[in-house]
Amino acid sequence: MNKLYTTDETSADQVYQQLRRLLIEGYYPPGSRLVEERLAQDLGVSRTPVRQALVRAAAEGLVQIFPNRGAVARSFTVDDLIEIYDLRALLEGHAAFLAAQRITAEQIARMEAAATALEQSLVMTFERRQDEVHFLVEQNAIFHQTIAEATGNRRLITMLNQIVAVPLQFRSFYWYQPEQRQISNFFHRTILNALRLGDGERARAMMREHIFYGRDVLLQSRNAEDSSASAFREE
Amino acid sequence: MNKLYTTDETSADQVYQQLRRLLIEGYYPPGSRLVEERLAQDLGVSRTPVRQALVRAAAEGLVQIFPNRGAVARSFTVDDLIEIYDLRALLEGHAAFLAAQRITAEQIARMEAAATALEQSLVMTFERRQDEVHFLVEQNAIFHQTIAEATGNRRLITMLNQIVAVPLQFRSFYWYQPEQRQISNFFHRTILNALRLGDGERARAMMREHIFYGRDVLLQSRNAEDSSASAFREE
DNA sequence: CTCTGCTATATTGTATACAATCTCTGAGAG
DNA sequence: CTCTCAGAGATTGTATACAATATAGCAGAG
Repeated sequence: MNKLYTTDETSADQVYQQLRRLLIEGYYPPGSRLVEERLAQDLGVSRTPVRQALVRAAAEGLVQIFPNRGAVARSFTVDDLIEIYDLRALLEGHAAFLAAQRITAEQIARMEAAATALEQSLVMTFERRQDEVHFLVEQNAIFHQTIAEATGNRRLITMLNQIVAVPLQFRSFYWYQPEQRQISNFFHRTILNALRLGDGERARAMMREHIFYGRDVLLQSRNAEDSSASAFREE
Repeated sequence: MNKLYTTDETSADQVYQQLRRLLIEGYYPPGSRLVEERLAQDLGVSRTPVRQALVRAAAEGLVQIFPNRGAVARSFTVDDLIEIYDLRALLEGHAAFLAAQRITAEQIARMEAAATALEQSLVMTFERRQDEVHFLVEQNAIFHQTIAEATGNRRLITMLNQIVAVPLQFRSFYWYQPEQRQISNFFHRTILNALRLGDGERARAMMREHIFYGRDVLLQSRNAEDSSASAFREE
């Protein structure tokens, strides 16, 4: 219907993008039921494209579909998160290794811009805290996605997109802590250096540390909160 | 692998399983158009479940969907195969590493049975060549899937299932060559040893070699055939 | 009061109708 | 002879109708 953003896709595609965003941003919290009719009304389409989007999201692991019983926004246990970060370290480490051999000047520049933005944001002020988090998440995504892109391995890119699709809720607090952010920024610079020098092994090692660091911050904060109830319900 | 996990109650699921099999077995060769109406008639259902199966297969990379222009059985270029084997080495190597710490006696026994079956098949005779290939592919799958299962990382299992989904056509000739099969069998035994000893690094290294060896056999045979036409059409 | 089983309701799964889009063919202009 | 473009046919995309299934609530037996 809306032809303004004419990268024009089918409406099933748009629904999928929307759904993905809503899930990742926590609008439909983990564990909540995703009733097709309701989604359809929310998004202004019929159930048909909604179903397709759900099937796709299920293939990606964002939702679970139980036959005859509907779809549920996937919830992430601590074990899930450990699994995911383990695979991220493996895949992104490998991506960094490959990228070191092939990355272009343009791609390095893009990553540098993102790294700089993340650094400067430490001394910027945002209207709302939410805006800040959004900005940080976006710049961070650019940094990581560019590495994936630089590998030239399309399957790797797809896989990374899948594995990274974890609701913000599980990682947003990370971006609230200046100390951790400084360390992340340092990792970014180190990785960039290694890529610029074409040192794949170093890029891999630093990327792995970067990701494990993020994982540990995440898990520690969960321990700190401790309240078993909140976001980590199993099922 | 059957009635215990019967999630395939819905017909869309069955269609998906069927479609996947047909694609992998080469019944719909790479590059061929997958017209929904035709698939629906072939499988005795309406277009609705067919569409869902196609969406799912596309998410998995087995088919490509072009908006308003339909689905096509994905074709694999030489570069695709190199990408795939690269990722397989990474993921299966990692799986072997993880499995070394957790694998159970039952799982080892299952792998051993598969390895033995593959060895004995060298001196067996089959009615039809096709039966033999099917048998070999199946036993080989058991060997590799058991390792994935032993990691306990469900996402890793999913990813391996996806990456391994390459039409038989691209790997079947591998199983026709006794020499290569002997070497593969040797790798299997070496991997089993490493797993039994809990030596993750060795398991990883051997698994990687095993997979790279398979890749090289594949690529060499493509070169030997040489005829650029046959199966490797780009698009 | 609890448990079992039945019915009403909500929701999913599938088929079909129709709209949107693409592709192919051929006629006519140049 | 080549190119453009119109229109018919083929196919995809979406909405809706209906069937199958699950869930919740209530009635009645014990």
